[in-house]
Amino acid sequence: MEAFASLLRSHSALTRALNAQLVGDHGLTINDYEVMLLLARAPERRLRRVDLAASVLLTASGITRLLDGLERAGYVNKARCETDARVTYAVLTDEGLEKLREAGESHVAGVRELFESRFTDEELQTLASLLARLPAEGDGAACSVD
Amino acid sequence: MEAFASLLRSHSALTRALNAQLVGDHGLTINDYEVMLLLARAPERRLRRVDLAASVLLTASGITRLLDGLERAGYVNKARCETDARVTYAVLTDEGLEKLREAGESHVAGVRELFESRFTDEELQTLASLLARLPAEGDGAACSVD
DNA sequence: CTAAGATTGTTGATGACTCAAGTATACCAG
DNA sequence: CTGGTATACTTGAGTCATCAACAATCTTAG
Repeated sequence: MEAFASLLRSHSALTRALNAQLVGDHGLTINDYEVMLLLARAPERRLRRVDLAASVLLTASGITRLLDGLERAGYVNKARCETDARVTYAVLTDEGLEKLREAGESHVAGVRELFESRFTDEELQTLASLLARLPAEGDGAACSVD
Repeated sequence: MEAFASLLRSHSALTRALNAQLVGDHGLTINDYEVMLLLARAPERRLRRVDLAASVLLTASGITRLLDGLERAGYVNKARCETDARVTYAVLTDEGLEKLREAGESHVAGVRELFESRFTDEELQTLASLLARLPAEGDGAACSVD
């Protein structure tokens, strides 16, 4: 129970700080950042909204709105899928990739400072492996994109 | 970096599930619950809004709004402080205490199921002590109520 | 081909928080 | 007592996410 409370508190404090930094310096939320990161790593820099939603742990409509913002900013574009007219891809633009690199630097620095620097490598591994055991999201919808 | 990502994901999944359960079954958010719990444990079942805010990691205005809701539901009351007219106490009502007990059961069960059951006691301790090292909230404003 | 059902995505209403600004009170120096 | 500053709290406006309802498309079965 203590551990759970710690998780709650530490997460809040951490994301609050990092989010504030990201928003302040680059106008991106943590989720914006994560989405752009996923897109950058995806083949052809594009993903379906559904897959994005599952990865970032947002609902479908959350993703729609998030991508609305990124589109307006010019960081992503829509693209139709040729084989399935229901799906709309989100594609990271060059501008978006640029932005991601820019924001990435300070974000990573922030994570290091607020998070990683407080632990040894070994502890980080322990933490990662323990946390990995937690539920990924209700069901096992983890057959993602690779 | 992996560890950090794990923290993000696991927290989201976890609080989402628990919050949904709490809201669904009892109409309370996790923060509502935490606030009521703090009040229940406080001397005379009352606390200043400021202290509440610090404990739950919300802003002052967040607390105002949260308490608005709890007041409307009849779970807390306001009380003036006799020695300092600026402060308004939040006091847990009997009804609130009752509600807390009720909600507590299923919430604790949920935490056990989704969180604690996945670890050994030792791991929980490890986790708690590691997480405790993370920033508590920007500064060390931890001189609370006791 | 048509009807039923599942999947993808969007939209409207709502809720929970934040920040910035404002009010009221307290405390401290002169 | 007066003025300045800090503290406690509230309010207005905006953001980010949710859910529920909906439209469009795909799939499967008769």
